[in-house]
Amino acid sequence: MAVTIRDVARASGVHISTVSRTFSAPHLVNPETRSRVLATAEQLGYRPNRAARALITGRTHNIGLIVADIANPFFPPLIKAAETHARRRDYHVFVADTDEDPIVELDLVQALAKQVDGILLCSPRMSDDQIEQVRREVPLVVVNRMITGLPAVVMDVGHGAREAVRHLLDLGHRHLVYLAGPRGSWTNREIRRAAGATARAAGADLTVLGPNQPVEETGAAAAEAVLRTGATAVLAYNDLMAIGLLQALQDRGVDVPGQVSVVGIDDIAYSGLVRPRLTTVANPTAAAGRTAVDMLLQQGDDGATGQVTLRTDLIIRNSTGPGPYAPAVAITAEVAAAHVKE
Amino acid sequence: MAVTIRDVARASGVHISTVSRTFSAPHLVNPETRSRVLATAEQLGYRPNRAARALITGRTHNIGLIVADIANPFFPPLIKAAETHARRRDYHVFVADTDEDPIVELDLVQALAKQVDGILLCSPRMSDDQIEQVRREVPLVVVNRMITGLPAVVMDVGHGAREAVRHLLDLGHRHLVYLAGPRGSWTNREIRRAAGATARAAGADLTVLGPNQPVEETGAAAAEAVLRTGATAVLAYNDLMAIGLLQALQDRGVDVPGQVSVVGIDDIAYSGLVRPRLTTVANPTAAAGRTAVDMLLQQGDDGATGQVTLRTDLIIRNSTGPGPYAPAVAITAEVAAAHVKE
DNA sequence: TAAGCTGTTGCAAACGTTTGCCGAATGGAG
DNA sequence: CTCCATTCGGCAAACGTTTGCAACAGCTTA
Repeated sequence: MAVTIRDVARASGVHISTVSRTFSAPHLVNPETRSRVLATAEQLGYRPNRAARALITGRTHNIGLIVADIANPFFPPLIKAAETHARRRDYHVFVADTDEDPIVELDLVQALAKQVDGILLCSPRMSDDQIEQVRREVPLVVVNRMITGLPAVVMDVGHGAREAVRHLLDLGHRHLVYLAGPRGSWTNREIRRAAGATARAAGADLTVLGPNQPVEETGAAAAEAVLRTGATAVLAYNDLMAIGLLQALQDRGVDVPGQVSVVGIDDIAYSGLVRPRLTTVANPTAAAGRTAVDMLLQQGDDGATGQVTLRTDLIIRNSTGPGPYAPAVAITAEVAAAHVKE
Repeated sequence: MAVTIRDVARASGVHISTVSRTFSAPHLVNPETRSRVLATAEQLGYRPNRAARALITGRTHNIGLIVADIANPFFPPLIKAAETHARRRDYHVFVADTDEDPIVELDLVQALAKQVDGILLCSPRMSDDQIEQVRREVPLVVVNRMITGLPAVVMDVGHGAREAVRHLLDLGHRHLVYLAGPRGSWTNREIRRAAGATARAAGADLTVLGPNQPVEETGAAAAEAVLRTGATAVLAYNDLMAIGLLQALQDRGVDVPGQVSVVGIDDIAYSGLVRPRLTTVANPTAAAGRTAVDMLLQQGDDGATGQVTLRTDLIIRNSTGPGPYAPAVAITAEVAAAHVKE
């Protein structure tokens, strides 16, 4: 049915190898012949069969993109950026969703391995060992997790968490809660460590609640527990949980940020739409997607295994306010600054 | 490098065709032989090369999923459902984003055509003619657009729009605005027609504002124009625009739903998170994704070109309230019902 | 004028599978 | 004991490409 290289060869009176070269090594064919071949190819509607090409060259011009949950608003901007960037480099992208399940994740990587030139593993939940192992089957770039010896692009969540905690301390909060993310998440460990260290250094308390699935519902469900700790400020693993918490607190008549301050992480599209607008740590997800694609495609050339860390920024909106130990002067300035940003 | 069927054959002392049959036609090989082959395959870590298989069978076991904008929260649930469903049927999914550009869309379909067994075209912006044309190159299922003779799955937005308008009329609104979506959108035409007819039948006014890009910003930007019309209720093309409008109105000190009622369409994850919670028409996007995959995969068997319409439901939350012509009794009941749903 | 280069093309093997065909072995029926 | 049917496995062609090698023509160089 489909028109092949052979049809083009016959129609333009040359050997199939000449047609092949017209597309994959144009400088090796006489300009005159080339244009003739191109013309008939165009006319016949010929398109090279990538599968056949892959079979012999070993390069599929496909990449795999594996994420924990496509519907988690953190990922779509990353997927979009990666796909667009890959396509610009003539690569197509398989997208797959593991539903936060490490077993599915492993299956998926292995199923995809033969069909792609490399895989972008986003926020993987597998063990380091498993990742090391699949790495031998297919080139990998890990996103949002740092494993020694493996190419990775991560957001500097440690920095973000420190900034967030410092912001809360500056506002006069002395008892904080970290509403933790899922077990097995590198990001979660980083945040926890950074937040804990920063709070401790300032002589403040930090209570960790979790682990939790990183969705709105668990944030809402944690409201009760948060209140019981007596803390006046909460840092959540991500915006989804922060938003869930925010609303559950309001439903209980707790004023945010009057009685409790809430900070999220990610700056998903909707964190600016809830009321109060959410103070959060912005993650450059689109840049991460592009960078990861670049790293993956370069990996073929040399064996370089760089690890790139992307800057994060605290965005102060309206879900954070003065705490019980607020130094009157400093606070008003701080709050004013926050309102300006809005 | 990679372990092939030949390695397995050698290691288990059979011909490659026997190995092949062990995987693709198990009933043709002696159980004893089969288990021996499976054992060595397992041990060697053999995985069939899908590209090679595709070359000879003509079936790639891949499908393409083309959407206008991955980052538009309407799509991720659809993508997720389609991917999961496809994988359960042993298919992998290419996802691509056209950025609402019909030219990119056409390119993409043609580039993907050879690599997939079929394509899901979601909310396409191409002309009917172009779609008809590519249809001859690759099996297609169109989502969110109805084209005669083409397999399609659409949401019954007409029904949703009618329900929404009736809800507003029941509440006592007599002057409505339809905040329109993008040019070239089939959905947009359907809503507009249904809403217009329903309003007219009840002797109410419906002013159309648009077309607009289907994003939050245009919703916000339309606030001024909406107020100028003097309308007391707005139906928006989608939740994104409705939310943008909602917030812009509140920023201007307009009470929602006290002064103006707002209804969205789609029921994206965040429409329940804004305050007031958004009354909206729920679209079964996940079901649409699954159905579309099923239709695509069945298409190979027969040439059936069904067109499936999925039910939509009005979800009454808190962004709609009594209008100027509200019959006192009916309203209180209605509003009470709305609050219960919350 | 012979030798050697350069540019262009054809030839054929190879990539990893599937599958129609054929032959060998087995076993039951007559 | 022969015949036939059935089951199993091997052989080889085919899928649509790429690519090393060789052939040839037309030059240049000595």
